Amino acid sequence: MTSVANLPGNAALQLDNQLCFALYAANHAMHRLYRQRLKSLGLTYPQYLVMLVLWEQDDLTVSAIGERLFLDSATLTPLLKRLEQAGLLHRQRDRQDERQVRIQLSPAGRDLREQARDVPTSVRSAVACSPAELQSLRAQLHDLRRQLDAAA
Amino acid sequence: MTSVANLPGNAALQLDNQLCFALYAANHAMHRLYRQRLKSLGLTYPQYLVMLVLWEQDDLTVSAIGERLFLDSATLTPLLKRLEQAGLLHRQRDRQDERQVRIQLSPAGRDLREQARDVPTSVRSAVACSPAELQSLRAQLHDLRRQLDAAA
DNA sequence: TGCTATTAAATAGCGCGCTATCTAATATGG
DNA sequence: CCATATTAGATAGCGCGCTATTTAATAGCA
Repeated sequence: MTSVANLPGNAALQLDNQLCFALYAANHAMHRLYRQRLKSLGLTYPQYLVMLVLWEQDDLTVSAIGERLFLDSATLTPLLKRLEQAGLLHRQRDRQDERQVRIQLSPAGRDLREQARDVPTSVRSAVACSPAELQSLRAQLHDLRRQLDAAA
Repeated sequence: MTSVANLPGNAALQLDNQLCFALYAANHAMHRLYRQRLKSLGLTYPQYLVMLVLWEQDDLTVSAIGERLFLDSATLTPLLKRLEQAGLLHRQRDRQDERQVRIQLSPAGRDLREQARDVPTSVRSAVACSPAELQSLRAQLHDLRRQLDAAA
């Protein structure tokens, strides 16, 4: 009964006790499921998130999209170029302030919204949770994110 | 009051209604905070997760680590090579079954555990939640992951 | 035994997300 | 007006996670 290691302080580093790992694993599982469902739309998961932003509000700058998704231009610029390449949007410098690039959906980009509509529904149906539970979880994750961001 | 678009089905694609985005954003915020806290240990976040696995049980095969973390060899092989390069572990073919590679912590790898002990504590202190709330959230995420994996 | 199937790990190539740095445009202050 | 600072976006390089493929070893079976 001596104080051999492997007992005290162990729990703190146990993988299955870690919120961070539960979050990591759940996020990756979600990412994988969305990847499947999005394949037919020709979108990756982060590209889909950008499209969600633009379907809500078009004609945003790169940094406005970044603020919404917590991403910066180093991530978004190449991603947006690929979406432009795919014909889903246009990128053009703002006339008033040439530092900014405005992102505008193309007709094809707008039309894709119809096909995307089924995606979250399909994912939700894979999860046997009540809407109330899902909303509660979403709210908890939102709070968690805010606290983590505040600490960073 | 015609059935113009932009009303029905809109909520389904609203970014802030999406569990997937709450998960995505919370995970990235967690990742960012861990990145900070792990910098002094010379570990990335996924490398830290691998070390957690090995601190719990040493001398695992690549695929055993993968099962624990839901990752495959394409991800793990280069990551493990970097950890080997950093002097934290050894990789060697199993004598009995040469297809397998066994991963063993080096003394430095074992020692790093002491420094790592503070990391989750430090992160937890950034989150003003009761232990019970955290445990509940962790359990919900665990269930969510299981359901998403089952659907894939 | 020898042929095939299966398995474990490694590799190539791509997209994402980061840090650090650079370029170009606008803002500011003398 | 000009020099400097700030801002928006782009670029380079790295690590992770994926799919698809390859290599090598073992298992299974005629």
